[in-house]
Amino acid sequence: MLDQRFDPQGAEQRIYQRWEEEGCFRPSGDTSAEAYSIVIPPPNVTGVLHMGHALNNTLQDILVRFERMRGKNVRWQPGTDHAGIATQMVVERQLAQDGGNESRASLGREKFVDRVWDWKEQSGGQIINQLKRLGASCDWENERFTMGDRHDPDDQMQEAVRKVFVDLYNEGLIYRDKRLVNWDPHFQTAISDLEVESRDVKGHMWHFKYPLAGGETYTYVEKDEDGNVTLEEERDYISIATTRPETMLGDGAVAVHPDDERYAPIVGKLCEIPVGPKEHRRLIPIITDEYPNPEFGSGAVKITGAHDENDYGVAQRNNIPMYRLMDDQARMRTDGPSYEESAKAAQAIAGGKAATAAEVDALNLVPEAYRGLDRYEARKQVIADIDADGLMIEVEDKLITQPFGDRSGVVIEPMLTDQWFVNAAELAKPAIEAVRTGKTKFVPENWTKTYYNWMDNIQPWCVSRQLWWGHRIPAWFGPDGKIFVAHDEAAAVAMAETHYGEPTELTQDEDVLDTWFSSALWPFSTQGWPEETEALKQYYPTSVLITAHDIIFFWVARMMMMGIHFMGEIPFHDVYIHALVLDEKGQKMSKSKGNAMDPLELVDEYGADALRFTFARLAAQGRNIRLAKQSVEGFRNFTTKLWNATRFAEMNSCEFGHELKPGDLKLPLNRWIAAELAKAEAAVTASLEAYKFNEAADALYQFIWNVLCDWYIELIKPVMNGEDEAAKTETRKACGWVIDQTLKLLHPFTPFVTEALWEQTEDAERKRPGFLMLQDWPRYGDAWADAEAEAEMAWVLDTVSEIRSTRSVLNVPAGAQISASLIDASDKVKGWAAANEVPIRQLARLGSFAIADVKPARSVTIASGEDSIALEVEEFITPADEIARLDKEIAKLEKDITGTEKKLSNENFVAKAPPEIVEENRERIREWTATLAKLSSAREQLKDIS
RNA sequence: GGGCGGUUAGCUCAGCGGUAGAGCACUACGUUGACAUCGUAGGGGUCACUGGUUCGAUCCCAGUACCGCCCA
Repeated sequence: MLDQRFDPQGAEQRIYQRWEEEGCFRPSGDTSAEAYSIVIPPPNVTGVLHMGHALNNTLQDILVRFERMRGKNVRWQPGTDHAGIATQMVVERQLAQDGGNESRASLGREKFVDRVWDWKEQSGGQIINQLKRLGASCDWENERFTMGDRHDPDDQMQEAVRKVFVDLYNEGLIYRDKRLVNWDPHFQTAISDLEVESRDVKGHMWHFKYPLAGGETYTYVEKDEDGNVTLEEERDYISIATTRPETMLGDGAVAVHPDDERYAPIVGKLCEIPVGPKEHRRLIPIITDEYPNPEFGSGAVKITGAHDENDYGVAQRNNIPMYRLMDDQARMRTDGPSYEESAKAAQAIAGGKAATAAEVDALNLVPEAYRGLDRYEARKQVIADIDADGLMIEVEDKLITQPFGDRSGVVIEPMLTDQWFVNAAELAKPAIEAVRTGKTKFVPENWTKTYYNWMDNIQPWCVSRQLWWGHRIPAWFGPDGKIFVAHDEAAAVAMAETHYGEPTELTQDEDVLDTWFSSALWPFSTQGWPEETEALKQYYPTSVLITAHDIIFFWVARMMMMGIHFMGEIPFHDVYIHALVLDEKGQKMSKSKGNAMDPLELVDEYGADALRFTFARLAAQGRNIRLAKQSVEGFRNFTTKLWNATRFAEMNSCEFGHELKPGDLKLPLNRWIAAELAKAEAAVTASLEAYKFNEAADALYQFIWNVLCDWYIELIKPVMNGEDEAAKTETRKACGWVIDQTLKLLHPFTPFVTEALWEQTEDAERKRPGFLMLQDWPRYGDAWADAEAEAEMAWVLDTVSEIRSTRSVLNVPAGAQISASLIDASDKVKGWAAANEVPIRQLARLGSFAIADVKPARSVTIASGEDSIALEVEEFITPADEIARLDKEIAKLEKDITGTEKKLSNENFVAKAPPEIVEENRERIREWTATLAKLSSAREQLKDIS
């Protein structure tokens, strides 16, 4: 006998363990079956499960369980990524907390990396166990890690990364370059554009005078829109606005828009940077470029190519030198020649002397007074010094958009450094094409635009990181800086020997690769690439990638690029983009806001099934999910409902664990529920095939609660309590079978409670053929469709509902056993009434339900179409109340009839609307008219009585 | 500034060219041998606004307003 309710705490872990022990998560390996594969978007090895993961993995698990039951050869590939910065940060923090004197620096690279591996083995990958608590049916035996195995020198995951790097280098798609990158001064590494978050913060805009060289002057004229002069004065300076005065030291030019008439007289002349020792102030040219916006500030912009994204572009276009001012920690440089020497050299370059980028970079244009200062301290002093010179015009308070490192939270410094770049634009071409031609489809489709938008404007991808934890870049430098990219050191050495003509010592690049570089290979590296494995043949391309939209750039785009390039084939057929999980108020959940909900707490409180079903039910395409505890509670109640329905069936000796064929059922009641079940199955299957999780979940919810529990179970109670043994036998079979089938359909959504019920309803005579999760997905087609039974039961349900509603409206006490008669019914309806007399009496709480030719006097009429039902409730109501009720209904009917008649009298409607619609409206009028006649005559009768 | 999305019941949201739906909340009644984590019934909507297409628009198109998110 089943317990009163399902106990998730007690059952979930036990069931999960059994599945795992019995190898239920393994691919069937049946190569004659269609393959179905999903790679998990690898969570960070440092990660803990949050709502986004919970939703993401629930949806994957639903699909995977569904397809597994459909007989496909399913691999759900799990694993984690090594999360370069995050993991290094965790271990460094741990070192600091340990209280010893050890730090990353004191340990040195090798020992530190060992420590990270130790940490990974002991504490990493918690999220894997958390995924198991959700019920995730990943192929855990094939779990992968983007860094591979520390103990295996030939580790294949590492091999894959090396091969990709070397191949791309040899193809010219990876190159080393000095470019402006996002520099994180906290972690002292470059990071990619995607790891930078722009935020508006309060800041200032300083306006300074840049004096013209040699005290030259010009007439500065401002005009309004109509061309009237609003300001005219002689100036010996050009006004420059900046939010970052400390970067003035590295200015290479001042730029104005070519159409800006105000500055036309001084274009091509020189002006002076108003900071630094007076005797060595630098002169820089005033140039034109499309970038400056004449409407913004003074319209003139200082150009510091080495420390600003926009300036970098201007500097490149106009061949303006880019002077680097800061070190790895964003302090003003202390290296290189003196300011005096550097300024002279810079002046020579400004005057036309040729210089290489390296020579320019070597110069240190930070005056001695500012050297070694933090960038913000330097800013203060620069401002103070200019102000003291009387060259400051004004300071504005202003909201400025600043870049922050998403991990470090510090302001990112655009910095000119040597890094490795992937030619993403080139790799993007076939990746864009694959979506354009429909080889890979986004669901919902509108995300293709986001994808194109990103891909069409893609920038070189900076893949080197100045970290220790990660895939070391397989590049070695000769003494002259010559680069040798090779699979391993021996190969590099051999190349060097050929190149130099003698054995030459090389040093390996210190840097590691961006974590996403290895994640981009995930769909094929996890299946054994570069070896041509059986797994690759079976499971690549994968069927679908399930992810959130904020990850389109990180994962989707990069996996597409690498997959197509190295496999010659797209990595996934579909990309399903799911919602973000927001809090009740529609705000993003975050730790700092304190509105984050812990999915595992919800699992503890309501069970994994409840949380999973909530996600599925709310996962409508193209919309975010606002999650409230209350919804999870509601769906927990749903699982309880199912539990109790099964419990009822068990108590009534329903037979589980057998098959039924359409001809086996004779009773309309049972034929009807089978037909309803088949409809639900069709809806669930179609919805899941279309990634419409909410529709699938809704179909199941409606079927189980509103059809199976509310009606079917109520309707079989009289059968079970009755005398008809044949009917009982059939109904026991039918009910048990329908519940069995329902468990299968619901299993992908709520695997634990369904598996528990499957297991616990096992019959001694009919053993279950193994786990529910491994059963075949039912496909009924229209075999169970049964128009006759459905019409009969529709009439029964309708009749009961009408009687109940009328009782309630008339305030007939719930316990009163009243009498009712069916009037003016056709023979068919009379037959239905006779056959269903007992259930109708019980569900509608009637003392008697008879077929009569004449309406009993003093009864209340419920009319629908031809037949009507007379309720003998005289003792409970007053005729006036009933007349009022009838008037209301009559009025509504009259209104409906008039409206529809008007529609039908429109020739255009009759001529142009589809015939079935026209007929539908005519039929409606016929029915309403009949009903109206019944109600009117009932009203007349009542009037006579009262 | 560019792009995307949203506006439907008190709340959260489905839906859809052919009489407006769900869950929750609310109201009344109910402890009937599966379930009070429940049952029965009920109230509640100019489907943001303005035009257009159509026999017919909440739905399609255009515009407006407001609200989100992403990118500069």
